[in-house]
Amino acid sequence: MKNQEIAALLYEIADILELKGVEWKPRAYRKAAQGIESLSEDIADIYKKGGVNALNEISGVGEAIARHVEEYLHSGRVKRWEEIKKSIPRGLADLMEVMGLGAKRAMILYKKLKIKSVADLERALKQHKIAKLSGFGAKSEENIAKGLEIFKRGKERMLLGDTLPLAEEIVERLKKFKEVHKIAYAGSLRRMKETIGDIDILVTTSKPKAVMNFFTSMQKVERVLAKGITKSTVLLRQGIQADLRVLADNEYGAALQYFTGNKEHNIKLREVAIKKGFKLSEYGLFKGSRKVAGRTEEEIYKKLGIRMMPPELREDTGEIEAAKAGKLPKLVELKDIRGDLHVHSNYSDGSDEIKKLAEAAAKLGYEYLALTDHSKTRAIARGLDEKRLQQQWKEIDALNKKLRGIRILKGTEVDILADGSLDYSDKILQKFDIVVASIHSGFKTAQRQMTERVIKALENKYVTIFGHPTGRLLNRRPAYEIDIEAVFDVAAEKKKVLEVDAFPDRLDLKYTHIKSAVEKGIKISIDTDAHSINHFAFMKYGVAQARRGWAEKRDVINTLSLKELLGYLEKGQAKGL
DNA sequence: GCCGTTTTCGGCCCGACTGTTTTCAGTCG
Repeated sequence: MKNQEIAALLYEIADILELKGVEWKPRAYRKAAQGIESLSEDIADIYKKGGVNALNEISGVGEAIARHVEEYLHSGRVKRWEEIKKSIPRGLADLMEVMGLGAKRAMILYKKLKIKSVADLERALKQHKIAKLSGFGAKSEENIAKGLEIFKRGKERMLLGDTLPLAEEIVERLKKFKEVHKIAYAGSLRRMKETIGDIDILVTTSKPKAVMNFFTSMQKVERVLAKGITKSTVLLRQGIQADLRVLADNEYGAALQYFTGNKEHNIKLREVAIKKGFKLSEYGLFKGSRKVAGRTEEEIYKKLGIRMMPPELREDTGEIEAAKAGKLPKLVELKDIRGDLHVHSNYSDGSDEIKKLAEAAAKLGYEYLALTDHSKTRAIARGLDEKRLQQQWKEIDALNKKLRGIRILKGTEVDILADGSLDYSDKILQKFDIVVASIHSGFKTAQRQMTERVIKALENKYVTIFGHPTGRLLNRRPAYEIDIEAVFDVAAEKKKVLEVDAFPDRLDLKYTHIKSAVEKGIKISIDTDAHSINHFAFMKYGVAQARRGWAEKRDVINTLSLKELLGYLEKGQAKGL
């Protein structure tokens, strides 16, 4: 899939144009990059189907960029972009990534000191050349040095699953202050994005100084980057920044709104405000100089004539238009989940016994739990051969007789082999209640072959769920090459369920894909892929991604009661027969 | 370069902070 590749190029062009002092175009290029980035369909397929006109339809992409993208898809290069890139030394764009340096000052460094890479910058800093430049000073030099240190440490974003518990702990500790009145985390964390750049916490308090002192002296703090009465920034030992902002009561809602929506959502909302004769900022909604809303998020959205939507939707993917039209989805919630359909026991690579897993699931209020241990080829994960399957089924039957309130379903996570066949024969597959089919090998297979492989697997009538459909591991491994829309079409036709794997380093499908699948009427199953009872807690991350993908309760099969689910499974499979 | 229930031309989100300046440009979120 070339989407990410093209988006990255557009961002790069935007940076270069900005360095050159070109006005407005950087913004246009970035908007186009965002539009392409958030596509769920392969841009090459879009072009194949609709040509340059279809490219033009992509949000932020106009005539010129559409033609450039066309050129890129044909030849792998764009003449105009290469000219732009050549106009400035490679590596100069990296400088803007260093905190404290933007386009203007990076250009001054280049012109005055011939700095054209991060390495050059480091050298100049050591020789204290920067402080001597006009417009700079000792303080600037120090800040750039700090920025460089953070840059070198790597700008990888942290997983939602690591960040959320951290933020919740900080919020809990601050809550213990009786002078803290309202408190919440905002930002991408509140939107439950799969990875998080930094933690934003908002408070209202009568004792800002004491709260700030507490915040900046927590044990987790490695370094204080800024400390003021309204805002402090710290670097946590985990390598992520956390901001604390102190707000007045009547601006808390406005700030929460402002710091929650992504940039595009906020810009669009401000445009709505302007059209209605208001001005919206993080301090409130204003008519002239009079504040008309700000205490709560609800009143701001209401005054703008827009239904308030859950934070997970605030990504400017159509939620503002839907809210205006009163057509917001009623999103699935964690409490709707009645069971988990992808769980490993110590029969394969899980660490807990079936009984322990079942009891833990019952404690969560689940009605069912599908044991889906690995199939025989996954030797490294102690995949089950036919003999050990018989043994496991016997144990499940016995437990089902004994346990109250929870039903253990016989399942498998069967490997999709290189040729698209499955790792068990149909004779065995038909005995399972649930068959999750997944790819665990041959990640480098070419797109066409991979797509055919998966489609062949989904055409097997005994397959219920396609597990972690893109195979990505966040921060570690990209998704494999696959024509996901073609797979969706087959899933829709064959009534196959797509998994939303809630394991924090997977979160696969990702939200844009979920949205596209749900629009096609495909059902999803939100599963934890648990390998121990502790992993059941990951369900909330999967639900969050489903919500980000506009999924409603009726789109998710594990919101069904046990009875409904069994009925659904029978019907679903009967259709394939 | 993009876009249009104000516009096919003329706009393009808003405010704070910082450091360097003598009134503000650059950067950030």
